[in-house]
Amino acid sequence: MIALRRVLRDTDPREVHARAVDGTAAERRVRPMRFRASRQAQWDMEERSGHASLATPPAAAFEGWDGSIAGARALQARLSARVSLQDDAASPPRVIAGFDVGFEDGGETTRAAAVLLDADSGQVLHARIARLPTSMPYVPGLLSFRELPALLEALAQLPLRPDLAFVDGQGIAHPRRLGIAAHFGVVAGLPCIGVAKKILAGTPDGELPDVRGARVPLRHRGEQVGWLLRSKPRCLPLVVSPGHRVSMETAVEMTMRQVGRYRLPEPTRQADALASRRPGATLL
DNA sequence: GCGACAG
DNA sequence: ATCTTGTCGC
Repeated sequence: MIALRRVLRDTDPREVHARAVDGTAAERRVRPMRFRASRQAQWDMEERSGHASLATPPAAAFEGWDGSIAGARALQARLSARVSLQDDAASPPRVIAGFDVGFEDGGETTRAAAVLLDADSGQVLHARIARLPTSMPYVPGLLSFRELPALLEALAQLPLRPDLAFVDGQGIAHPRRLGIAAHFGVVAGLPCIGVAKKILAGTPDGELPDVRGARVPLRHRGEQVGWLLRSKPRCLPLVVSPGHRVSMETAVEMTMRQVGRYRLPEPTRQADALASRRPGATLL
């Protein structure tokens, strides 16, 4: 944490971001960022108290991380070895969960939503929201370092653990096979599936028919890392990939099974509504 | 070196 | 992700 904090403090955040993303070409087309103020406020707070306090993520999630961008990537490579693609979930799962993250105060606060539903009826059983000060900028490929702490906090607030969790983002369909859903699954020890709206890494293996339920493998460096799933006709396909303790096949099956009349499966749709404060949310 | 890049 | 109005299609 210290190293990254120094890097961010001693350099213009926009430069750090550009360098982290691709190192060269992007250095010239720096993108606007709005978390400079929030970072500054946090540093001030941390320096007064002498430690990172709330910004410190659960130890197990980032154990061994030196706080650097390179260190984050190295940790992902290490943790990805712990991902299991063996179907482990209670079959059929009775209680499933949806997780998503949103931001407040122009990005200063990270808000995570966790929703528990009955796998069969789709009935919302419980819903919780957790808030933590934002501690990381968004860096493609390192999303979990920004959103995982809040997600784990929301999970901790649930009255019971789900048999299967759906997380907004990639599972193993990631450059180092550790998208936020896989990171979350490994750290929490939960069967988990990643449901993203866009591809991060990989290429669709063929054309995707515009028919509900149609799917095509997503492959990266010669291996299948997930699927492109047409959850609804005339809608952009979802990017589904196993996160942890779920097989490639089960990942799509379970996801499609939870899709109702909307594009997103019910668990993530509910979590999305809560996290982004959109109507249609059920708070219990 | 260039372009792509979850939320 | 977030900032925002209208608009096309089922």
